[in-house]
Amino acid sequence: MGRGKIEIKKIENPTSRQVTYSKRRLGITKKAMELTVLCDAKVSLIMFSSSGKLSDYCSPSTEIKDAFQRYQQVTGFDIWDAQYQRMQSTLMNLREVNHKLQMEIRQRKGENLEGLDVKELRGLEQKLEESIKIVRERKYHVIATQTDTYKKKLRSTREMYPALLNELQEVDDENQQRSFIAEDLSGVYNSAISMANQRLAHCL
Amino acid sequence: MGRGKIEIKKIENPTSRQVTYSKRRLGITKKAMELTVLCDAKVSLIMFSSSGKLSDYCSPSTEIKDAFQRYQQVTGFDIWDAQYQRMQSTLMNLREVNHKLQMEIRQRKGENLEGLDVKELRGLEQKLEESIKIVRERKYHVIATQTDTYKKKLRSTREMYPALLNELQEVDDENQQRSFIAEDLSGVYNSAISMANQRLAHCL
DNA sequence: AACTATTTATAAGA
DNA sequence: TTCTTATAAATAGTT
Repeated sequence: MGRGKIEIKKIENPTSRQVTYSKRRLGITKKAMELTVLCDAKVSLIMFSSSGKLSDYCSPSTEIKDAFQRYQQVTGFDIWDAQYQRMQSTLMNLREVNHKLQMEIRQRKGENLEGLDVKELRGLEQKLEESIKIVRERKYHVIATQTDTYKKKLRSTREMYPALLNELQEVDDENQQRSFIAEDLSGVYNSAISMANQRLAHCL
Repeated sequence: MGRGKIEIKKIENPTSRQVTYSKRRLGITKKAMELTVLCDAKVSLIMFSSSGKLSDYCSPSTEIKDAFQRYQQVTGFDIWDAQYQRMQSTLMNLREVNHKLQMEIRQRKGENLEGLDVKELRGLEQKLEESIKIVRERKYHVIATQTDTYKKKLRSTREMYPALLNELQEVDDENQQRSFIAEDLSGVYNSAISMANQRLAHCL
């Protein structure tokens, strides 16, 4: 944005670099202030020019500022500088976020429901219903996967012990002779599998 | 710079404020990067939205610590003293707690279920069921209380308009004459109440 | 520092 | 969130 377009790469001429730094430093600081005011945000901006000169901007939070000044008068410890303030605001924001998270969890646990009206309660109920649905679906999925894995393992194990299977088949053939002729063969097969499972369980 | 000029003061509408924050956050970050590259500067930019969300930018190779050291050289403020370290550990603790809370919420929302086995999923499901039970009970309680309040209000209103009630009673008496003799009197009474409610609704 | 021609950012609307 | 576009704002090059 200027008389000509510039490439974003280091300005080699030290003088122009310094001039550009001055201009843009003001520009970005203005942006930071606008962001603070417009969006009620907390902004901390620290810049060092290539010659090592420091500039900074911090959103004011007057309430704390006063407390800090009082603290400084008593202790002589200068806490009102960009860095400390930045940490303070980080801390406060974290505490606030923490508090909000706590509240949300408590509501989701049903611990802090006094302030809510019927509509809000219904909303919360629905959110919980959605969550529980997701959890259930996941549970069923995990169960299905486990069952599948188990089946596969059994199948391969079965293939590794043909002799044992044969033996079992014979045992089952005897059983079959005792049962009704009309009985479906698949029943026999399943029953053989079942017994094989039980026997193999001891081997594994 | 936009379709219209805006005054630099807090945007009251939370949605527009959020939108503006998003856009300007990107804008200022871009500016910070350009300043870094063009002028070979070190820039540290930290922003908190009004909802407490953190975003930051740091010139490459400018670790925060490095920025702190430069800062110290300029200001003479020893940021690695006990005071600072105490704050640091508080910060880290808060971040950790925050993270755990986030995780718990995400699980309760059903968002982060990959690592859980069937037993844990069942546990989570049960916790959610308990919560939903509490929320439902609270909802029914609020509904009951509201209904009760409403009834009381109606009763007192009814007492304040005996004339109107009488009139309604007469109308209903006519209705009664058209209905079967065997009809329960309470039905007539309820119907009178119902009509009274409707009429009184206009008066309130 | 000032001045402007231009580029860039972004407000509003979709 | 992302895109579009008219317009405001920032700033590169110049004085």
